[in-house]
Amino acid sequence: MDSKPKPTRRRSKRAHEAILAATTSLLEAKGYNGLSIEAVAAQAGVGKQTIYRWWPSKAALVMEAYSAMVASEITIPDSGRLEEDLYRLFEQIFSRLSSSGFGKAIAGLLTEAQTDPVLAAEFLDGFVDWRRKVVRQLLQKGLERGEVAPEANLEIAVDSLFGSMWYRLLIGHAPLDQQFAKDLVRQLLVGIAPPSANLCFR
Amino acid sequence: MDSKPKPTRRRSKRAHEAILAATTSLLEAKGYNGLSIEAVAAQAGVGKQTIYRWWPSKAALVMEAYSAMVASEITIPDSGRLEEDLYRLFEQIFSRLSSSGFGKAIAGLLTEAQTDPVLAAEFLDGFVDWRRKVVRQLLQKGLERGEVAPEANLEIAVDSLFGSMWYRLLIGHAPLDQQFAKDLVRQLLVGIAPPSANLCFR
Amino acid sequence: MDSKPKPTRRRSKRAHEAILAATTSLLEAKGYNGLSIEAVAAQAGVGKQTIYRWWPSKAALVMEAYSAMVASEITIPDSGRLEEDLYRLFEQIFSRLSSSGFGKAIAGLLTEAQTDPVLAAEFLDGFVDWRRKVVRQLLQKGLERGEVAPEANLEIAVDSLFGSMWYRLLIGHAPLDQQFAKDLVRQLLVGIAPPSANLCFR
Amino acid sequence: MDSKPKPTRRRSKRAHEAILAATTSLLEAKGYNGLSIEAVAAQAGVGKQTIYRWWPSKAALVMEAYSAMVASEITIPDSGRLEEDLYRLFEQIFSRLSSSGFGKAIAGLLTEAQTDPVLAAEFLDGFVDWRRKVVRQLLQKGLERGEVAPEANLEIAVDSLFGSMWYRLLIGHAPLDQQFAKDLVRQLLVGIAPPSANLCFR
DNA sequence: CTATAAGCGAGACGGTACGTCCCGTCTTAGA
DNA sequence: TCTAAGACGGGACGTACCGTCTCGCTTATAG
Repeated sequence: MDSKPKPTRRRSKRAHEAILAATTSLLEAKGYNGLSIEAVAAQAGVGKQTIYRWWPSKAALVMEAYSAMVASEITIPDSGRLEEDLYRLFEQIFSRLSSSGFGKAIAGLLTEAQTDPVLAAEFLDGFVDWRRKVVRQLLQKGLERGEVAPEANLEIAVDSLFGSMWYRLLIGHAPLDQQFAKDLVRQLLVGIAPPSANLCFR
Repeated sequence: MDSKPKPTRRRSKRAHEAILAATTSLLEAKGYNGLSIEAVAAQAGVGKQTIYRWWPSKAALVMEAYSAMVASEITIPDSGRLEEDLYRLFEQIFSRLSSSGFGKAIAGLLTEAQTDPVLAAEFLDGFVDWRRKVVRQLLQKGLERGEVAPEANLEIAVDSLFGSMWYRLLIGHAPLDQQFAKDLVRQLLVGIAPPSANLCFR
Repeated sequence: MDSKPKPTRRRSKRAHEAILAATTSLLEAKGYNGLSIEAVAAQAGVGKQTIYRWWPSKAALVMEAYSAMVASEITIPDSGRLEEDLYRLFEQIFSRLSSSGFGKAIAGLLTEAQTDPVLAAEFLDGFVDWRRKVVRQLLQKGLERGEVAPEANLEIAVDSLFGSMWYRLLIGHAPLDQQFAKDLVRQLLVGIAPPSANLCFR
Repeated sequence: MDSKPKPTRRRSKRAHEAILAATTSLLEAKGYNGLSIEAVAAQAGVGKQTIYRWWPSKAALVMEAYSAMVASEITIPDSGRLEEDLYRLFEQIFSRLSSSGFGKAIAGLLTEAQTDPVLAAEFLDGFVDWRRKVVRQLLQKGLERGEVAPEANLEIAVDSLFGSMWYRLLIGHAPLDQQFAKDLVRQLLVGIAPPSANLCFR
């Protein structure tokens, strides 16, 4: 019992791709707020209606344009050592994020997510949750192996890693490079207090 | 050498305050993108030109409307113990940030800062740098007291603290409460690895 | 050789008519300077862009709103007698001009035509030339019939007739009625000097 | 017994003249509608209030700026021959009118007079009535001398002369030169019908 | 092997807000 | 007290886009 009434003509692949391409290109040129559906349609050589038919909002359009890039081709490392795994993972993530335009897209989506709960949910889903889950699992494995202290707060550990990442991405005061990935992970593990002090606290 | 042309009629305090008040009120109601100069002028009972005369952009207006709130009345703690100091500091900062509207304002400014370098600089100046400096100094004092390991990367420590904060503020997946302040600081100091592991690494 | 780009959605008759109607109505109420595109759009229930799309200026809008009224339904008389013909013609013209709003429209257009050569040309074309030509032809026929002296300056005759008309229309010191039409034409033909004097001059 | 209570400071002659000068200069550059009080004040190096203090409206300002030019130095001819007198008079008037800027000023005033009865009255008073009276008196003298037929309509004669003048001034289709003055007056006197026809009519 | 209905490009439509210009009123400091 | 300066609340300008709505044309199945 297929509910499709009569699928005579289907979505045009050409238009679909042209729209996404125009979106990324314009977003990089004008920024999120400077991006207009009108301009996307013009640049893609497409009627506005064709965009409105398939995407409910500018945010949805931008999300789709960048989600491919985000999800693509991250291999989850499994070396058996937590520090190594985390480092390898963030090394990959950082290199993808540094590609131009991404920060503008993310920040724009974040803005609208502040007032649009639906978008917020989709944003969480597409850009946040999946990666948090991956990291949480790596930490869990580390815990099982005894590389993580039982009293450690894993949620906060996840926040520290991704928080630092977003912070540098959005503020731009320092680069998201390999060195940062290495030091960030290391410091998360060992803390900044000297060993002696550590012993005292515990 | 003073280039002031002549001090004739001066800026109206009444208008100035009404504009900032309308800005915060509307921003909380409609969000950053939904905030229009036109509406601010109308709600403040002011001509649009009066806004454009004193603020170059919506972003500048929002920055001023919130900067007061941000800078105001944070006492820099000095208990002699690093963990205590950091906790007290972030406890204060978190409580201010949780006030409604702030997240929307920040996210909006962040969006525009992605394409406007002038705004980016002002944003850094008004919302980021001062607080980073305060934390860096606390850490420095801790280092001198022997509460911080000499090989610790203080910049990354600062990033971890503020990064986690912004992350929760913008994504909203978990609250910015006292408990978080306490746990975040504690974990920064001791890391998540168990003591034995720590010793091994060093 | 046709340069039409493509006949997609066409101009809306409803909007077109509503705009012209609002224009005349507002012009009569507020005068030419008091007429704003904004108000026309509002009264016509139309977006401003719809006006700007089809008319380049307020003047063009007013011209179109009144040109219909001007050109419409003037029958060119041909009684075989010059005085009769001129009288019949101006009787018709006067009755149309007396309709309210017309003077305001004309004077406003005249103002802008003083600085806008394009408008000046269109104004000449739409409001002046056609009628001058009609009168010139009547005079020409009169000349052929011997009702006009060969040495008469026909251009000045045309100026006298229309000049007097505009003068009364704009200054408003005396009415544009049938009696004026009759006396104006008569005096143009015979002059104001007594017959004896006339003979002397010639 | 001077009734002035305390003549501490009086109207500044410097400002007054600078304002009128700026008015003419700007009116010629931008036209009547393009003339703004703001620009006049700026160009005259004068506060806006100084203009509003002494003139109730833009129209009043323009009237004063041009009235001097209009009234000035017209000698009323009295040669004893009507045709000569009228020709001499209009020759003078035409030469003054041809000066640049005057047409713009007049047309602008005419526009506003269509909706502002007070201005209309002042306009009549300043630009129309005085000259009509002069012409009417010349015609009256001609009548007494027998140069004008008793049945002639003098009002219409005045309308024809001034009407033709305004018409050419505003429409600009033909020049206001000496030849026109001569031919216009001549044709007013003798009409355009041939002598034989004239005799028939009377 | 069509027919036919969806998708398509184009772009006009009723709107909202932009950032600017100027209005006429007001406040201020100085001459 | 008048002046130059210019800030004030306000109205309109002409432009950019919004999201919706017709237009004809194109095209890929379902009959």
